[in-house]
Amino acid sequence: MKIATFNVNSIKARLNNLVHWLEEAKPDIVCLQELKCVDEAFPHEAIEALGYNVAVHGQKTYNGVAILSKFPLEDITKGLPGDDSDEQARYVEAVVSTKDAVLRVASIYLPNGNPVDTEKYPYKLGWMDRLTAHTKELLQAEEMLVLAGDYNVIRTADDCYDLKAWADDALFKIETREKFYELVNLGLTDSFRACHTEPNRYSFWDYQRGSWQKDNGILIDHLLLSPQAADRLTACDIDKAPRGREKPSDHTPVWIELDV
DNA sequence: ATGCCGGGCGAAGCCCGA
Repeated sequence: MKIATFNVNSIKARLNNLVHWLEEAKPDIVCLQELKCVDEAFPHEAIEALGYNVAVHGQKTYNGVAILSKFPLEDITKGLPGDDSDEQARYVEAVVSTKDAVLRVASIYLPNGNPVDTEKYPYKLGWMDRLTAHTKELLQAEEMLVLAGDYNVIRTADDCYDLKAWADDALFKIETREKFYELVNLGLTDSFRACHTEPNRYSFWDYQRGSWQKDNGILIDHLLLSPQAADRLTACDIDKAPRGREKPSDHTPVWIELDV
């Protein structure tokens, strides 16, 4: 089973690019972020025509996440538990059932947090605390769990082209990375690092400054696995093709293969 | 090099992303 995460930076602007990639990569499950549309505006017809069931948690203009699945989706949770006043659509979770397996999947759009001297940074850190608390609950079920998305976290210096450019950024600040390690240290497996040791593999390149052409990227899209899912992990990689095409997102998909 | 793209909103510039 192939599971991917892709921050599309507007599902409306990215529909052709996304459909092209779905047809060629044929993922079974896809976690999307930054839809930038309300539920009613999601292009259900185009996606369902490719054989996907859809769970959407949208929002006007900003954020918005979805899960696409070739298998049925059940028990859909919209929004990250832990703060009823949080209106940002950054989390959707669902149970995927195949004929001989059940796994829980979440699509995550973790807050960016910049500028760090505004309320945006504590919101990010608080959101990460809520994600850790919720994950702790989910892990008690001892089931296959995949937490996939745009974490807006550069885990180590290996994951960025120029540390100087990011040292004090909300994506790399030590407080951010500590929260990320706290989450992973619940017992999750970081898929990409479980399969690769080489540095300078990226999932995001800024639209500006010729970042794509110069390969000035960062790796911030991650798939974290419960032990039960990690036991089935056979591959993880980054698919750079969509980033090089017409009207690309600034992110490109990262995918895993699970022996399920 | 904290705004050089690109998207949304809405009809022009401004907010936002990472």
